[in-house]
Amino acid sequence: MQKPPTMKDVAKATGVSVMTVSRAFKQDGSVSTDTRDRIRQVADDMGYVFDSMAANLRSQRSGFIAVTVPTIDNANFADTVGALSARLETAGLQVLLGYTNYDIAKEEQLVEQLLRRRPEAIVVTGGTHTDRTRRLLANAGIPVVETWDLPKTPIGHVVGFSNQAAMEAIVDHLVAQGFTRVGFIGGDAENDTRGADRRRGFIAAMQRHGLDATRLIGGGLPPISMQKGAVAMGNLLDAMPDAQAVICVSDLSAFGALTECMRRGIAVPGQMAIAGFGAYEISAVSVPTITTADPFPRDIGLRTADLIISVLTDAADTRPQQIIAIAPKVIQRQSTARPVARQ
Amino acid sequence: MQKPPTMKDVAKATGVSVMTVSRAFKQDGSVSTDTRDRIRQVADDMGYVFDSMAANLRSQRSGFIAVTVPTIDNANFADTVGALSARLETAGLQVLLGYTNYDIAKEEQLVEQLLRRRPEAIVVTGGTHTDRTRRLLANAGIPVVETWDLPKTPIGHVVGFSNQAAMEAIVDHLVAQGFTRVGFIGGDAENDTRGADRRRGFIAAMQRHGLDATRLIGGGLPPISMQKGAVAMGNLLDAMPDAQAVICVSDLSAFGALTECMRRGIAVPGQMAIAGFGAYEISAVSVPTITTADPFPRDIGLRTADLIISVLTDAADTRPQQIIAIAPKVIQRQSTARPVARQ
DNA sequence: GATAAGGGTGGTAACGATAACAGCAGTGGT
DNA sequence: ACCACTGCTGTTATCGTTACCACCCTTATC
Repeated sequence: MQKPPTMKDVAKATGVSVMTVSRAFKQDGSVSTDTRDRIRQVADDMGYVFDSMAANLRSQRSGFIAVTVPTIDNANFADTVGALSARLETAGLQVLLGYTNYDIAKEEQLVEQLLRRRPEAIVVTGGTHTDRTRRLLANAGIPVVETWDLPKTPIGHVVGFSNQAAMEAIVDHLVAQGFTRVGFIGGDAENDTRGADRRRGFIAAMQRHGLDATRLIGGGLPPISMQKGAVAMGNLLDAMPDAQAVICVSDLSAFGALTECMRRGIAVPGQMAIAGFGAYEISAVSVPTITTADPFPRDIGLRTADLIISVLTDAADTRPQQIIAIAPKVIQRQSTARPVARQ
Repeated sequence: MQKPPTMKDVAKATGVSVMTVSRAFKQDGSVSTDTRDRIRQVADDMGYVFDSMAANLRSQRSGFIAVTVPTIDNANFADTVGALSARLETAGLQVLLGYTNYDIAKEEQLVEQLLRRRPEAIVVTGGTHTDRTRRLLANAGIPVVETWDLPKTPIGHVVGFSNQAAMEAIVDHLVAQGFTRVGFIGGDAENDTRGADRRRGFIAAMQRHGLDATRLIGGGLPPISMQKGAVAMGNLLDAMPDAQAVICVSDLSAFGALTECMRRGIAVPGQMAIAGFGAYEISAVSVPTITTADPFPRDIGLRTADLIISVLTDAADTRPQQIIAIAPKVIQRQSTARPVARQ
């Protein structure tokens, strides 16, 4: 078992210079079609595999885009990452993924580690970071994109939406439907900054409508699963039996809440209204379908990719920062239908 | 804006050699604690970021583990990837992820691209590949792990289970419950090789029990979503009104099927039994809960990571291939309860 | 007092590719 | 006949780090 062949070996075997072999392996290379085909044939026979590491070092281009997400075990983030990866692939860029586990300290460590790989741009989820993370990102010398949020003081580019505003829109919808005693099920921790923003949106909107904004139920640490949603709904029903409606931090917990109502024989809609967040597939399929807000996760991924490609390729594009605001859309479904008059 | 600092700059600023700086950035490095701290301090102040690309090239170790999955938009694969990444991280290894989109031709292209990054091992989902993919993997000179399957002729290591056997176990359970007219909802395409294996398992087990194995309903191209499951269930109910039970290729389609029954007023269980596959959260939370088989996706990830770490670190571990078989477990739930006597 | 052992440090030469430039034909315009 | 230009190929010098070896100095050992 000898060492794997290099360009040098391929060059020797083909009778050309290393430089010509190099050119045969890039698309733009000015090599005669004849020579290129011959080189690739020989290379393939030898089992030669191009070494990106060496190419990256010399050319100072890694082809990597670093991306951090809280977790991949969440359909929303998975959608964003999936769309982002697919679109970036068309530009020959490869996603380098890291998980923060909803922890900004972990994020700092992760960002530091990812930057060592010399990505050409970096995408982070959320707009809340440690000071050191902000400094690392700002000084990295590459485009930075914050997503899934609309930070007050962005580090660089932004592709996101206001979690608070989106939640306020859901509250407005419920109030318009005639509900006044509305609860909120969300995560306890401040770790999940987007979840905390949504809770703030709930409180702000309720107060704006002059309604009681204290029906808050904690669902535990993120991610807030279906199971946790069911448990939280049980707690809400026990503690606040007068509630007419409940908004959940995500569709997953909303569905869990719905199942708890089904088990207790509480009609949804009718006796209880439920709304979620995120436009997960479950909310469109469940019986009843669940009212939600769609933040268009795939669009976030696609537009982030487009932004990166544009910034990296258009030398002319020197705009220091772009703020791309996505407008989440409230999708009104069966679970928040106006209750038949009762009591 | 000048070029970012290198070790050379840090060395100059600290008054030591580049070699010493290099040692200060690795854990084993034999440097006095004093010098190390000083170097790291200076480096941090200068905004120096270690360059892995150069280190990788020189040391011929990338720290990458290449992984291919059909898609990340699937909780099962996301679980495996999440667990795999987390465990590998403890060994300083980073996952490099690619998506095949359930297409073995895309997989070939992806494997070729990933190998250029010089990963230290490669993990692929499934045991069905193109000839060229097999050759590329076999000649890569690194450990290869096939997962989520139990291939007849493995390329290297395997951490997986038999999709066919797992499905047979579900059929056995339904038959034991007294069902004889059982349908199967799965994907049409052979692209999803695991789905096809499950269908084969269904047919084999039904025939073994001397039962009719022709109640097959196509659910379209993978991934087979909740929505597709609902549509397929509608088709099954229309075309085969005598069916007593249905097994779906995944819990997602099973839940979709359940919702279709709810909409049509068909009692589950009672008038119809439904089973899924994959132990997704939905099947534990829905009302009724759905019978499924758990292939332990997180375990697949963890054991794959352990296998890789062991093979890469133990020079003594020269076992050419290890076959780690996971035994999926049938989880009996409400949706396949024995029907009350009727008709 | 000589020798060995080992912690700490420095010098040099790669790792495998590409940037940059040079060169050398052949072609076309004037 | 001259020049400019295009198309293809080769030479040289790196990219930023680490492997490898050499070396110094201190301390332990006989």
